[in-house]
Amino acid sequence: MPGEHPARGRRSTERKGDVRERAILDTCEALLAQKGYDTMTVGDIAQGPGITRGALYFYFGSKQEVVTALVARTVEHLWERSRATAQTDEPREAVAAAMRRTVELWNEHGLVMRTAIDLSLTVPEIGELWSRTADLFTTAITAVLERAGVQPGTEPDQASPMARALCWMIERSFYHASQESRENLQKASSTCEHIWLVSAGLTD
Amino acid sequence: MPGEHPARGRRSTERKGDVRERAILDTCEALLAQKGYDTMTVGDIAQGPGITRGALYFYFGSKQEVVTALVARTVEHLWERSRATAQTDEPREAVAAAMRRTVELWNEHGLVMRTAIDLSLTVPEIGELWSRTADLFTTAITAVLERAGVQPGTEPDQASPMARALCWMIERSFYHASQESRENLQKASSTCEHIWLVSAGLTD
DNA sequence: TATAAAACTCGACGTCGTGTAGACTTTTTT
DNA sequence: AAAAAAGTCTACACGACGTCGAGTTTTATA
Repeated sequence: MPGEHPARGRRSTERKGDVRERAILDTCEALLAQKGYDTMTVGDIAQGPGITRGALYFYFGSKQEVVTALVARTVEHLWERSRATAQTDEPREAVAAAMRRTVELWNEHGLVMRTAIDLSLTVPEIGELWSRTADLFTTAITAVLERAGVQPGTEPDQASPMARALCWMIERSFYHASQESRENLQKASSTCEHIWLVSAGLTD
Repeated sequence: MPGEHPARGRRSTERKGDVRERAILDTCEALLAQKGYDTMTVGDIAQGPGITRGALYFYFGSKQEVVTALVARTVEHLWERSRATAQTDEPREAVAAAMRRTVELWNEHGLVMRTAIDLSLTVPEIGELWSRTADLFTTAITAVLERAGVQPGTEPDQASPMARALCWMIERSFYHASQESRENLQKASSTCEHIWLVSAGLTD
């Protein structure tokens, strides 16, 4: 995988390969939408940037590596966005804000997120990436629950495990809804938000 | 797929093929545990009953058909078990009973259920099977919620959508926990039960 | 019980997708 | 200007899938 650090300190002109690599990833994303992971062939991926299979193997060692890089690229974006989110003190508002952000994320990157989830089992690298992402969400939810008065701890009715379950609920609900329509995603979001609030004891 | 109706009315002695077919499915299940779906080859599956690949194709048209049949066999078992469950009137007890039953199901058939979920996207037949199963669970949860006083309806904070979200929460929590250990499955169950109760307004 | 039909099995074949090898061309560095 | 690195290609070998047609065994039937 060449180009590990694309532009460390605005160094050196952009290699031809850098733009190719990006083009490969873009094509991969497009194909994922059209044909799905297993139907899609590395020949297809190579056709995007207009190179041959052989040339593609210069950039990535395998089909799995290509999609792993794509997931990594997307997930990095998610993390960045998570860090850049302002923290609010009012739990009710924090929940609403988190759900808004999550809807945006799924609207933008639903496809890649779904394939990440699908391949988590078979491609360990992707599993690791996604598991880390889920942990991020879970700790965020935990924090909100605790600030809302839920007992901290690891017993089944305390914050950590509840947050984990809520995280899975959101993941799965959004996974399905984002396959259908933006409206359904919005509805699923409202439902999840409601359950989250109730679980936090924030029902009025 | 021969043997559509294994023994309609206790008719005719058992064909040699019937036992083979079962042996194939059993082998498939075992291999699924050892190597996983995509690593496993149809040659491997054929080795179980001690036949060749060619012979296997007499029974099933493809690798996908084999695993689809396996999922069908398992899912049928689930449905049967669901029908045979006594209905209780007390919501709190109904929830507890449902969770107990679900834990048993996942302890017994976790492997096949997980692969069913994994292949839902790529194998439409399996997707259909699992979607029907999820619907069964969802309507059951809906019924309990309504009996507990949750507003019936399809608005985000009413019974149907909430049940769907809870169903996904349970599916995903159990999917992960059943990969780890029986203890974790039990813990996940307790957490899900708690959230379900709170969502139903059954917190004391 | 003889024989026709069906159920079942096999090995060989064609196809497709993957990943590798080595020679060749272009770009960058010195 | 020449060496080194970066990028590209065609051809090949391998493995897995699914098909075919010819055989063998089992079951039904007369």
